[in-house]
Amino acid sequence: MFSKSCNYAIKAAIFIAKHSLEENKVGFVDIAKEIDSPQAFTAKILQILVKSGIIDSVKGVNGGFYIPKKNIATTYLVEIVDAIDGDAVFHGCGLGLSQCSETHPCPVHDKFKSIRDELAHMLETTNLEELALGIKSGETFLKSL
Amino acid sequence: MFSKSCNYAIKAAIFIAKHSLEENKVGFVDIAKEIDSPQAFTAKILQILVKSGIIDSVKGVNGGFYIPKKNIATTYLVEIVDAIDGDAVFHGCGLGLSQCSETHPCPVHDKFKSIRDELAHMLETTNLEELALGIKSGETFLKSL
DNA sequence: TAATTACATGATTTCGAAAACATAAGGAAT
DNA sequence: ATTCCTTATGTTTTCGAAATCATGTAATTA
Repeated sequence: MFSKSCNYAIKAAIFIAKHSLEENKVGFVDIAKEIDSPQAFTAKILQILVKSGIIDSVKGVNGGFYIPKKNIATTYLVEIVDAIDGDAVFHGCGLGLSQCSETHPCPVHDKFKSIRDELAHMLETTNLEELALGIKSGETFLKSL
Repeated sequence: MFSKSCNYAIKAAIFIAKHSLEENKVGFVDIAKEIDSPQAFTAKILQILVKSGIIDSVKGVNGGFYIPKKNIATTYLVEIVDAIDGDAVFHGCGLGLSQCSETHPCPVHDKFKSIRDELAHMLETTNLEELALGIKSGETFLKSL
């Protein structure tokens, strides 16, 4: 569905959000450990999230990544997916045609439309706060056992 | 959503189905041309479809690939996806966790479930005949302009 | 202001899907 | 039977995402 980078990004954002709810910053080493991802690669993805304005960072001693508390509940998954993978998931053709539209549709164009719309709606309405609270309460997990 | 191989496989199957409706066989060169795919690579994908029992083949002069007419309307997309990409699309975790279940769910486990279910339902109920007829009538297309 | 901590970024390597290559094998037509 | 057409299959190469490596930059603290 999404690229590996995007999966890492979503998990990292949830983890950062969880700590930001408690006014704490987290370093990329801790993030990588918690979401089971390669450190150096994770650092790069975090940069993209910073440049996209999804998360903030502070250098130096006691620095780290965080999300301003007021933004946590208003940051939606769609922003992360769009920053990392672009909009191909939402607008790309289900069969990979470079040109696929209402006027020149692929055989499954209409069949995919409802599914893509539902996916888009889910990403547009799911915010980081609810996901972070799920982690915090122990209902959900960021890595395998 | 699907791998490139799977996209080729779906398009090839639709094209073959279209010709099989008219009792014609088609060669892999023609298939590759019609669906805008690399010839050699397409040939390999066709082998997988043959071994999976989705299409049949005849060697020699006037040979080619075809689908027995009675099977066209009862062959569903899910069979092709399963043969090429396996069941990861249906059962894999939306965030890439190797272990993700009701008892140890990722943060978006429930949110993805309904989408995956709808996708599965679509693939299980869409058959090659309707897609082939769409191509035949000129409503839909297998390649870009 | 020097030392330390942690983020930032460009270059390089790895790895697997995708694609291409080369050759074998089967079947129909004559 | 032999020729030729077409599918079948194993090997190799390409290419881009993923991952790593190496180095630079900023900010805090003492």
